[in-house]
Amino acid sequence: MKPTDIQPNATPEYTHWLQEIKAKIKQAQVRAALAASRELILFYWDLGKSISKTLQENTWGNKVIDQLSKDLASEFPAIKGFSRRNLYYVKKFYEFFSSFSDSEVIVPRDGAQLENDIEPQPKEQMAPLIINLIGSHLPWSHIKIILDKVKDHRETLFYIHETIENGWSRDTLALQIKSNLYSRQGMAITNFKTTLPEPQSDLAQQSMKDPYCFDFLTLTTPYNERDIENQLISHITKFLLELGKGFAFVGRQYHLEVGESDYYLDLLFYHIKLKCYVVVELKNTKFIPEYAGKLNFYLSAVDSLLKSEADNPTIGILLCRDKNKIETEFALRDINKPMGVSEFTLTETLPENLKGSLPTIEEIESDLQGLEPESE
DNA sequence: CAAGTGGGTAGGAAACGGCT
DNA sequence: AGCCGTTTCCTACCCACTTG
Repeated sequence: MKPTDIQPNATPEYTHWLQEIKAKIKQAQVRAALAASRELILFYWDLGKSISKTLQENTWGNKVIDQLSKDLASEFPAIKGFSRRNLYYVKKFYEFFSSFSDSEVIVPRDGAQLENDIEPQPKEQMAPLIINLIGSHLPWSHIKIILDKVKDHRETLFYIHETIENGWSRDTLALQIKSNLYSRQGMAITNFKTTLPEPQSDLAQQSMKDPYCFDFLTLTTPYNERDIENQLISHITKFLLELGKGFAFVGRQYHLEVGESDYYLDLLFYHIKLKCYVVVELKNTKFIPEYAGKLNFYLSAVDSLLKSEADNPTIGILLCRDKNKIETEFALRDINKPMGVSEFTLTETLPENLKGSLPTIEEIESDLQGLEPESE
């Protein structure tokens, strides 16, 4: 007989193990009725540890999990969470998070006050910091999303902190992971280092992404900047979510009168945490330095017309479809107002009557350019 | 030896049901 | 109506073993 053919429930070891787990569950029940998220997480941690270790030490094969699921479900019909599927999550939960070290967990959250939150505890047999952190803040289903989709330690910690900070729902967390927020956050090209004082410059940098994903927009070609703006406003909830925490919508086509002339800002926000106005200009084209000059002018105008004593200097965000990194950095160098440039993406659909027709001149040209024997 | 086969693990999508 | 925890179903893949 192969080892995996052993009926796990027939061995004394298994029976003993099962008794242990049952005892723990009863204990946990008394302690806090398992419904409390924190206790649940800690219990899952313990259970996952037990499952993981026991499976390693024995040759029962993973069918034990099926068996355990049945045994526990029949013993405790009132308690959910002993399904085969969930026990797999529990096991993975322990195995993944036990590879985190405590020192890794204390990543600086925009202050450095996290260390002081956690009082020293007896080291051995205690759940590590990461579990305490999760247990106090994240529901189980959020953890499953992370277990499912994130493999990297730093990335995991990033999403855990962001979820706690922003109060993301499960679906929002899933969305942010899917759109790969981790590698977009703070990536915009800006001149904040030279135009803003610390720590304002770091905060502002962290508040900007590159690219912004406006995939909830579906625009039928051809469309212009005003079309994009219209749709952004009609999906204002998703728009604000993608912009990130702290942006409060002030107005669109915001009117400014400078001297004899009228000017209109595409989108105007106020950032609660940065305590400053944020001017967003949309360009449905590639970035060119002239845009930065124009935005610089708008920022000066807002600073003198809207900004009060208490407000920090106004920040500009230029959203364009494409940009050259070197060129953009160069263009921002001589701008004296704080400003960042990001790309944005959206969903384009072709109008019905054009689908399948011949490519445009531009498309042919860009295809040809792609074929040119240039070095990469 | 290579291709086929079947058991088993794992993950994703979607639905369900409880809760507020 | 939205959120959350859980389950169900489906699919991909791995591995050992068999069969031509």
